[in-house]
Amino acid sequence: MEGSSRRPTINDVARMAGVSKKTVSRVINESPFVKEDTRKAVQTIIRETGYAPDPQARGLAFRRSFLVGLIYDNPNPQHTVSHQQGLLDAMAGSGFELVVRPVDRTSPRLLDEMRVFIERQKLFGVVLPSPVSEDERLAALLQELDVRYVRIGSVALDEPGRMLVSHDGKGAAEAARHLADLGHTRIALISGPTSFRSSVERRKGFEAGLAERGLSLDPALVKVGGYTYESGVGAAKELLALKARPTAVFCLNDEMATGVYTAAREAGLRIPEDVSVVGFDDSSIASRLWPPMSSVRLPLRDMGRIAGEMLVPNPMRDKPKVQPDIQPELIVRASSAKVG
Amino acid sequence: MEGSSRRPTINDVARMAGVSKKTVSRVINESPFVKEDTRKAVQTIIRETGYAPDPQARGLAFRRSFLVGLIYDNPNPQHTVSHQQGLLDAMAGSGFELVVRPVDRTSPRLLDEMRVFIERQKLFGVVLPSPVSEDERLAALLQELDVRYVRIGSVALDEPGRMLVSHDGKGAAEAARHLADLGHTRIALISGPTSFRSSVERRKGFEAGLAERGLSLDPALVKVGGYTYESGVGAAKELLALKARPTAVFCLNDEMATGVYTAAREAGLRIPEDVSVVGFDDSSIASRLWPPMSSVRLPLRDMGRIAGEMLVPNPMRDKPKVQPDIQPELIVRASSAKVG
DNA sequence: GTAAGTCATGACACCGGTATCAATTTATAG
DNA sequence: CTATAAATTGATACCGGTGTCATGACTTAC
Repeated sequence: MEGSSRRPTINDVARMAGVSKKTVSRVINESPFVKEDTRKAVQTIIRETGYAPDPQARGLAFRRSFLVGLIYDNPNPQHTVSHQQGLLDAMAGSGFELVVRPVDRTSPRLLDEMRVFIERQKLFGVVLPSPVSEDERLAALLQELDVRYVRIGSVALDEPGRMLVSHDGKGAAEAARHLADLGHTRIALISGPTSFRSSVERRKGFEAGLAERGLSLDPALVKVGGYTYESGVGAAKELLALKARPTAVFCLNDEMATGVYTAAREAGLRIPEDVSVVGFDDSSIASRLWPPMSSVRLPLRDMGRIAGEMLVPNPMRDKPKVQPDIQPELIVRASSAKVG
Repeated sequence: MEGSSRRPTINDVARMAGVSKKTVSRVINESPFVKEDTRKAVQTIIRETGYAPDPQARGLAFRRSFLVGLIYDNPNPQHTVSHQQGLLDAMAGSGFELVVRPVDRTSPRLLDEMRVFIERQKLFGVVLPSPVSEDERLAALLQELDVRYVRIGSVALDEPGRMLVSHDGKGAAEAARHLADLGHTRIALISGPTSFRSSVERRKGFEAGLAERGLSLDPALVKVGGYTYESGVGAAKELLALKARPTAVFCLNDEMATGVYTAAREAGLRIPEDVSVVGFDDSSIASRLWPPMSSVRLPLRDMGRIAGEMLVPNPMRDKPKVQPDIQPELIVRASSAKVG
């Protein structure tokens, strides 16, 4: 509602404050070499005019932008949206903006596209959720381009400041112990694609958890799914048709676990009386299914937030630099019960 | 892998092509005032060097950016993610990037924040899904700032080029006719908050559909929910406890409809034998519930894509300008059956 | 063959910031 | 009180593009 129809520039501020634009620039960038009086005078003008520096001009001079990229290729949009929310939580008020960029991680042109994207946009930083976070060529490219990044994944593939580890294996182990403690011994596993590191880690953790209880995975009770509902239905159908039917099924994500519900219903089996089911992700569907499904919860939004905090400096926040460890947690609901 | 460790600039291209940078600029911007030979020579150099203009520098000179903003405040992340995907589909290869920006539409500072966001980033355009699309003050601000925008909503609030209408009412009417044709007469409605235009439109459409079949909505069978699962459970509990229990429940979104499943199970009622359920959105959970739920599908991703096509010029595509009409579609599954 | 008009191009300023380095002011030491 | 060092400040170039306008080359008209 000011008279001027155009936002003030650094020149306007400089003129009004009676200093050079460079001094205004120093104030903006919190240079220590500005006299206190001058600083205050300039800040007053900035406040009065509502001046805010132009990120393009600033970026041009700084040779970087104030954009953070979220590069993802996740079959599960729920993951993306949760990570994204957390990231935005951390970035709110920081002056940085989030640019989202879905990719096809199997594309042969992936690296070229990423190079162009990052170089042209001069990204300040990049967040890579799994499974893109598992691509070492991409990480190497980011290092070559000297871009900050945070990889979010189930296992430490990089130095701590650049890697946020979700310890999926621990959650899977917890699920294994849970089922074992309920008395199950014939426990099936519906795995994800082995090309996903998360799938490998979860399986390893699950087997470790079983081993703790003196159990081991029967290869006949292991099916590889595609992390999709349909693949879950298919795998479960096979498992539930076995003569020596498993009394419990652990699925490496909730989508496939939901498929087990469907297959069980179609086979006339009750959950959990005839077969216990435990999923992974604790996506919103888990608690809405009937019976509500036990699932390993990953704090996806928190992970996004922490990744954001690792990446961007945010004056609105001054958390200690200690990374709270990301720990999965088994949420026990009604889909897992004592065997029998 | 080139010798130079720095991306070529327009100056490099100009020097190598033996022309001025202004001429290179003309080639980039497809000016007609460049001799064919010159254009080819420059384009060859551009191709050989892999030159691409710096969006920041370009934006600074153009006084705008190549960023499109997605401004949303949706209680349902599923909606956001679908719209976002569609938008990104349309923008792929266009040279524009998508900046996502969640907001609190009830915040008193919303307009100020949006003004700063849009002015500072000099956004090329903005997409507003509902319910932010329903805020007329925001639309007025965008017009004042002379920013292109597309509002996505259930009813035409703006001129066609700026508004993408999803005709939610038609979908709700289809659901009404569907239930009426199955013989239901005691049909309950679980509405969303009346502050959501979508909720009002869906209800209006539903009543219109009932009227077509000579039915009307019994006020005793109308509950207002909050578009959440929990509110759906609560509303359904009340409805299913009525002496004159409804034989069918239409919910204005799937979240609440899922709540009806839970309430029905807890009340010992079978779907669809004792009560039919129809939802709205056809979110992924609809087909995974048991029995699979009938629901009105909104082509959210398509809507995002069309919004993107309306907003950004994309050389990779040259669709006719005719907007395919967005029509909701009732997906009939197993949760709705003949009364009795 | 020359005047006038069109086409193609480039020189230079500018978009709104920051970096460099010299100039000026202030503080400290002798 | 003066010499020297340290703290402030600003002039100017530059980041990588585009806008404006003048200039030179080439046509077309007479």
